[in-house]
Amino acid sequence: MFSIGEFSTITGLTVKTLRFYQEEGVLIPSCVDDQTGYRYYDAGKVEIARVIAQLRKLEFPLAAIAEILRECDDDNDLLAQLESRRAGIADKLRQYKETKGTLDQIISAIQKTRSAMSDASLQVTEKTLEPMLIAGVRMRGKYSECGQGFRQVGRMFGRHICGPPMMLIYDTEFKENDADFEACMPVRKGESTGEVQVRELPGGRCVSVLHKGPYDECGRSYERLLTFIKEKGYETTTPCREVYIKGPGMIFKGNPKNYLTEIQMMVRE
Amino acid sequence: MFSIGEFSTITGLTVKTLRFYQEEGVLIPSCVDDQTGYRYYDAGKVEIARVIAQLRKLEFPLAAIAEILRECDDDNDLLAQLESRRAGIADKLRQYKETKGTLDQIISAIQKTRSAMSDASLQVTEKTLEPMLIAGVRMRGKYSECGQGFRQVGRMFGRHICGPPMMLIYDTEFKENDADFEACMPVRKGESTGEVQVRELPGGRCVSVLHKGPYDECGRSYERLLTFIKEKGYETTTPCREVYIKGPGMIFKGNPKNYLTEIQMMVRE
DNA sequence: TTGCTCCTCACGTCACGTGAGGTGGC
DNA sequence: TTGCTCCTCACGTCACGTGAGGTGGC
Repeated sequence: MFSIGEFSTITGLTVKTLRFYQEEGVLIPSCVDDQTGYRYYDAGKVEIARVIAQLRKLEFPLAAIAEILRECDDDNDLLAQLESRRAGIADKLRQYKETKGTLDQIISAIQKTRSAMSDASLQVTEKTLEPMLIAGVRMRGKYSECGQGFRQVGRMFGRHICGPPMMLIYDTEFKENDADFEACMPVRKGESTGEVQVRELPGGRCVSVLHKGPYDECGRSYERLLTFIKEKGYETTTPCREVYIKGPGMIFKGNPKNYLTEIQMMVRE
Repeated sequence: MFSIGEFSTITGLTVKTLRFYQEEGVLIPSCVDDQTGYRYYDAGKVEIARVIAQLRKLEFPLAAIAEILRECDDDNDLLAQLESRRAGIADKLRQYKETKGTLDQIISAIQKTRSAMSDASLQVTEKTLEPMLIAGVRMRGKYSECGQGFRQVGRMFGRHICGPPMMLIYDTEFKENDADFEACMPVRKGESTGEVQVRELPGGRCVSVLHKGPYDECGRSYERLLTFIKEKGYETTTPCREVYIKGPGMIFKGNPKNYLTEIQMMVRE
């Protein structure tokens, strides 16, 4: 016969746990001294404790364990319960994989934003863009409705997105209601499905400027950009591109004063 | 301003949850009627509720959320917390993968046992065994110590085990203390490491019998087997094999009366 | 009056852990 | 006496859910 402390050492279960198991009726001491209340366990209980510990590792609830101990004495009797347990675990696995995926995306988005912010110059610059694969939805309406397009692309290509969202603007003037634009995101790969088209966005020479602040103040940056283009005598082609380097985050909207948008106009060489 | 019921419909949080969030200080109603105690939420609270729901999905504890809401207003501020959350989730993922692995093994062991039991004939039979890859430990001592060998192999080759454990007996007589035997399991693949050797166990012609019952009654089955072999005039070779088709399970020991062991003796052709 | 929405308060969930205060035998 | 092991009892954890009993306005 072992005292509760000795039995705890043998089984690796804490004394508190052993007392609790008695209360729950899963592991009853072999005898209890009615003078002192001391619990004593005999050698046979070690095996039962092992079974309980095993089942707890598999996350069986204590009530289920109590029932199993009453009714089963062979692994074979447990098949159904084990299978339902497995299904439960598989469910949790799926769930955690999903949340980890979301976390990965949020984190990498933040990191990309950070590095982009750190080397941001607000000067008008000329550069050459590489062609890139994009997934996009062509839309008509208000520019502010672009977010719906981003959500649509996000839902379909979640894992394959590899850069910040962009709006391609096909009008050559500002339109309030019937604007013609495309909500798109760079992707690593993917197939067109329904409204979302996957295609290569051509590269080329462009003039760009970083706009810092809320979207409705973009006009100022367009002015600087167009002034520069006129001075140089360049000829532009549509679509014009707005790259949302830092906009509302996935969790917080953030302060629009800190939004960062790159406006790119393609020019003929 | 929305009543708690309306706000619940908008945000997808239950009324009970909203009241609880107030108590915890994470989402305070915009005003509370001091006559009726009715809570009212304005449109700005919708955004906060969204943030809370998002963070809860990522399994942030409420206390952490309360702090985040007090101190952050940009995803960027959250990077460190998100990363530690990701580490936590990754941990749980690992854990669940492991338990799922264990469950898979237990379940497939039970299923194999079942099918083996269902077509078990207790007659002495002759058959041809295919060669198989095994991982085993050669041991000296009592046959009953074989279990330690199985555990050793199990720890090292867990995932690659593809059949029931076997004992190879190199003695030609029963030895109580200084027996020479090998605890081994069929594996799909693997490399020898330390005491555990991986090698091919040759196939060939054999005479076998199924023994039902506790191990210490194997003598009876050996008797039948050897009688048969003598009658036929066969010549046997070592090692003799005991295949533990059904023995103690991974959870319950089960009743030894139902143990099923196949005894195989290889014969020269 | 009935039905509806809202309220508070107390308790339950799950598997223990914490901590206070006390006992019995060496 | 001190130190050790054991005991009981009450409360805490975490994010809510359940349910009883009641209110106020249409």
